[in-house]
Amino acid sequence: MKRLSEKEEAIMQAVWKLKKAFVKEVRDGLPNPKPHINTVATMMRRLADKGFLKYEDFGSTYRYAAVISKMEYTRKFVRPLLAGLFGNSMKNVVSFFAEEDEVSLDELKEIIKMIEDKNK
Amino acid sequence: MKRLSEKEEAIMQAVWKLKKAFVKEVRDGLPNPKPHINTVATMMRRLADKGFLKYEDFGSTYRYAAVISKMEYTRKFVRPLLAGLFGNSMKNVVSFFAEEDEVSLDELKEIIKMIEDKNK
DNA sequence: TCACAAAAACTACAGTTGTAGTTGTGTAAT
DNA sequence: ATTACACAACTACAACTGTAGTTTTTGTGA
Repeated sequence: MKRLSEKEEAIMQAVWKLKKAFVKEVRDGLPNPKPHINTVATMMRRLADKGFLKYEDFGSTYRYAAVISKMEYTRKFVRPLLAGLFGNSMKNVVSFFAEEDEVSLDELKEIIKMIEDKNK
Repeated sequence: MKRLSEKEEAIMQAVWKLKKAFVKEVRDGLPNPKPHINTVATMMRRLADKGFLKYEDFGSTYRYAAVISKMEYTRKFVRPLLAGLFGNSMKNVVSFFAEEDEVSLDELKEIIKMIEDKNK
């Protein structure tokens, strides 16, 4: 299992959102310009071969679902990516996005409060 | 310009660290098992073709440097990746890593202080 | 200046990714 | 039953990625 490409990731995004999904539904959930339906089918089959998706028989067709959750994927593949980029420090990651104004101070404070509450 | 693959990213990491680097130096900076020197050379040439690296003549050889900084790369490619994964909210990203204990409360507080100081 | 080493340049190739046409098959509608 | 549709299955293929061998160039030391 390795990192997903951009297109693969887009497909996984759609599956994660739908929880259980047919190829057509996944394609509908993709951003424009949407690829050919067979393209989506092929990529989903390959994602299944690679262990990212599983499927169940559903009458004459398959219904797919993710094997790995979005959070697991993030832990396994996105976290190391960030770690590599930010010298293995998640603190640096957060600082970066905070300094870039992607997260406001108020939001950071909310997060702190949220975690403190949870730890009570 | 599109997202880097894992191996490409490893090479860019090495270049970012070295600022200016010869192929051999980049290879030395790569984690084990190190690829063949020609492999590194090929990938660096391709990265140059794709606009990620530039090079200057340096006697009989080339010295490479990144065209795009690590921060720019992060902004352009990693941010959208995270946004996609976390419903376009960087706050969710930070919460996630905070809840996963990748960033401590103290560190979050440090970050807040750091930004407040900067804004003075 | 000649041999040698180092590096670039060129070449090759298998595996992966993104794309979609073609063929086969079950299902529903007439 | 026959046809039409939807979808899976199969097939093909170009571009890209990862890998490294071979050939050529060039600077350097004997």
